[in-house]
Amino acid sequence: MSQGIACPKFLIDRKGGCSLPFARHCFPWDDEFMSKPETPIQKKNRSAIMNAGLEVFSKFGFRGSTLDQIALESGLSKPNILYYFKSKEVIYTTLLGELLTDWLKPVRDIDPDGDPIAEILGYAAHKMEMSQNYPRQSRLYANEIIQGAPRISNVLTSELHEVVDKFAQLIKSWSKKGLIRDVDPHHLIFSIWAMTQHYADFDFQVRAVLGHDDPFPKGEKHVEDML
Amino acid sequence: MSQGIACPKFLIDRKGGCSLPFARHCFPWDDEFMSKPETPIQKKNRSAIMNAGLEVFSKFGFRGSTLDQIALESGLSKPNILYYFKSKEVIYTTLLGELLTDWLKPVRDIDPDGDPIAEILGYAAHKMEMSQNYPRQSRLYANEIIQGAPRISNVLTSELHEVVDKFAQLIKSWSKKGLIRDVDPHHLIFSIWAMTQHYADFDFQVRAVLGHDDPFPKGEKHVEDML
DNA sequence: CCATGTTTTGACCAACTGGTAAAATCACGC
DNA sequence: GCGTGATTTTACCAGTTGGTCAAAACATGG
Repeated sequence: MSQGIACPKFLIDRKGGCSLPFARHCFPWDDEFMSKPETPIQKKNRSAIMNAGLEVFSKFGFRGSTLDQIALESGLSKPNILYYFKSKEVIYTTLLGELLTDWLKPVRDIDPDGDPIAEILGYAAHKMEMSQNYPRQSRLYANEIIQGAPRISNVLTSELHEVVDKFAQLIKSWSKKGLIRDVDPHHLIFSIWAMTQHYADFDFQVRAVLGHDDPFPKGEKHVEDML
Repeated sequence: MSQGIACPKFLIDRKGGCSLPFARHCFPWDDEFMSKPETPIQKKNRSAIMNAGLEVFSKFGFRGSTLDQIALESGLSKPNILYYFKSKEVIYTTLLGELLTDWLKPVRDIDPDGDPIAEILGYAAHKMEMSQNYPRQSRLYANEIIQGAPRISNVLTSELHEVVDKFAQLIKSWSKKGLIRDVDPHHLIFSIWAMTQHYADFDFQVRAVLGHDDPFPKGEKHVEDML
């Protein structure tokens, strides 16, 4: 009877296809089991929605954004958007998921056997680059954290915590070996995050204060100073 | 005829009091000309609303916050709130105004004839203290800036710009005299802002990563390193 | 060109939004 | 304790919100 409201794997029907009301809520190939490839039109529209969602959510946060705004921004109608994404929240969390993956990777990629200063500066530079090239992602994330990270707190306390702890221990071992100055590792990491994200998140303030249009500095200098 | 919709000074009536529908939108003693003192009950309720507004707006931003939330938080009814403040926006801008005043003051108070390092470190420490003691204000401001500062862009480009420029020139003059290292003044200021605010705005992330409850570091160290 | 599945639309809904009006209640000086 | 102004509540409104539904339009392989 109430088939098709949620989207658990076992709901995929026996004929191998899916009923329309089901498809409207959640594409079967969203599920890892099936791998029906996206049609070009799906690819185009999904990415348009992602882009519009990023634009809107990064400006107003989850609660301040509306599907109408996303619809306007993407050029699709509201029901059409909900044909591709089950709900406003799914759009949002999908964006956050992509973003977190991108951000965790460079921390994981730090080489324990590399040159400490090069590794740390490389990470800082990479982060600064991301902030510069993808400021909307940075703002989206900032919005979520400021609002108490209600949708990703589990990722923060598990994956992020773990990855950062590993990085911090690595830094500590480096300073014990005398390869870098004896700094508080977590403080160093927060310092990198704070500086790089500041120029993206507070872009408007930076521009207002500087009065010109090229706010991003060669920002690794202060990290260099700390090492 | 349409007396009492807005609240210009000349609308205050001749009898020295004010009609109720007028009072509902804007207290006459909100106006600088009259100085009818607040009753205790007004004081209490206005401050309750300010506090609740701060709590809610700092979490969800202007668009994401609702009067119902503020009502719940303050323990007053929604119409009662609108009896003290003309609109949701007035609550918000009042909060922002107070905040900006508090933030500009310590920059203005920097003594050009004082010891450079003491002055800069003192400012940084003061800022860190404010972030620590008033994190909600910090988040409120962060939210506003991230969303493009639609309500305070004029303050940013005028007063803030001016005050910061003066500070920056002072820093430059200090490094020219050899009293501090030759750093980019604006970058130094942004660095102070970024670091201090990070611990307030990203409090949730900091706690998640550290896994304990006392996130604020002795944070002036890295500023020291730059000088 | 037809059939089948895919995509898009227009009409709609219940819940919530900021805000209003007027009546009811309260507090306080006389 | 009474009257006047200050405060609070109850009932309400029009616009917006996220989301649904069924029908229409479209695409595409046969």
